[in-house]
Amino acid sequence: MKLQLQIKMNEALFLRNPESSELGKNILKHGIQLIYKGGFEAFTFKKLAEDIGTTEAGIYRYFENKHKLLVYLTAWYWGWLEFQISFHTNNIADPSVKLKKVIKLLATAVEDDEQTSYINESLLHQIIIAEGSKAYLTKQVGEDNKQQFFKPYKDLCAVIGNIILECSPKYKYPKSLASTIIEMAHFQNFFMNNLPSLTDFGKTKEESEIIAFLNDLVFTSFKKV
Amino acid sequence: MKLQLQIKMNEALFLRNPESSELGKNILKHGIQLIYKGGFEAFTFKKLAEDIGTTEAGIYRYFENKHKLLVYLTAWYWGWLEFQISFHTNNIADPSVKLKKVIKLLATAVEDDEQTSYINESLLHQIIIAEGSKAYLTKQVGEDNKQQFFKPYKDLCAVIGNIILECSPKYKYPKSLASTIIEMAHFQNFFMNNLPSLTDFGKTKEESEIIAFLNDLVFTSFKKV
DNA sequence: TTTAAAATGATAGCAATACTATCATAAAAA
DNA sequence: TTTTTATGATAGTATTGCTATCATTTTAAA
Repeated sequence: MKLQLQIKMNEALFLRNPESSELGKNILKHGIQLIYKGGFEAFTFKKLAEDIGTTEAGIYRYFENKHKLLVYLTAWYWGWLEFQISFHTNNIADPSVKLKKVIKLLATAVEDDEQTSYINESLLHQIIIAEGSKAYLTKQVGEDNKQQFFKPYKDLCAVIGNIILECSPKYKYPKSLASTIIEMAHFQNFFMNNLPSLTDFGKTKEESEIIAFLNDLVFTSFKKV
Repeated sequence: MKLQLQIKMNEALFLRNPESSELGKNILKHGIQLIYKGGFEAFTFKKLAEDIGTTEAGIYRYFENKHKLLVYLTAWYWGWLEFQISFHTNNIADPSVKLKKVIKLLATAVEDDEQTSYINESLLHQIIIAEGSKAYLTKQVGEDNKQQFFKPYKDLCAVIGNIILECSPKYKYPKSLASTIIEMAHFQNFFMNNLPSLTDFGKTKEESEIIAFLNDLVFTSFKKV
């Protein structure tokens, strides 16, 4: 038996559901590859169309513009990650163990899990690190938020915030600490590889060090002052 | 006596020094206003030229492209902030008091200090919050880094890292904690105002709460585990 | 003060980007 | 088997992101 993981996506993110056709899946697949290779700024629907072997107009039938595609990919990623977390922390009773698992999942380069052939989770993870914040660091963030585009991110943040509260019921900043962990899992990784002097991991460039840093940051926060 | 604060800028950031002429200063001044109003994506040299009353070609004589202008502005900001920090923490002996002051300076909306008429520090601070990461979240980050474009950021991070070490000589992640404070001072602010459920400050939207969160995060980290 | 150098303004132009529209054809569903 | 729906092919347009040229003004050196 092979079960297919389907993440329910916000319909306002696309014009035609990319998961409903071969062309759509190709847009996601090659879109991820192209953004990964050349970065989001250099990415255009024209190049994507050439890559797939279709036309620019063809892509525009699925996504209004490249910003929507990026938001789609980030939303998919956060949804997928929340599933990974709920899957891997299932049956763990101790909230501290759970939180450590979460930090590990956030900071670890994922391997492409083959569940969804058209999404390479490993490349997508790299895209989220380098381009993820651009999904919300825009003037339209308010509009986009009204349309619930960031719900998967917020949901994930809420889940982690709740685990934090389980660990330390009196801790005052569970949501801010959650968003800090999420962002720093990615930023420290980007810094480590690109601006190493902003981190303490420039020598080894080991993800395990980021995990150790975040664990230290989080678990000392639970001590009474 | 009115002393003029001059921040020494990396010469590779511009083609002609914008601080050396009226037009150059106007590029900085109106550039800040335009990016602040419309966001970096919508910002073009054409619009900037119209705003100033010059031509597109005129702007290109100063900056190669809008990315360089953004990097210039962020570099200026980090340089300015490092000066603010060294000024306001001067003569403070207690490193904890110093670090608290730093956190406050990082997280507080600055008022335009009139030192530099062509740079509105208050608007610039808002730009750094919303657009700052875009200066380095690019494919050219390696190239830009080689040219030392991010030196002011790294220097600031080193300064804060050293204060952290003064507070807690055995703390293992001074640089990562420093970059975490810097980034989070800005991100929590952006989240608070735009995606409030990612923070615990959505109700009040008070900077003082971000400061309290960061203080808690940092000073609990210094406890022995 | 004259003269040379440097900075600006005005205009043109060009390749790429970010779309929209139209129509024919192919594939899928009724 | 018709009818809807999706795709491919082609065209076109406004804006963006530049570069080039030349006349004019401002500044600085001789």
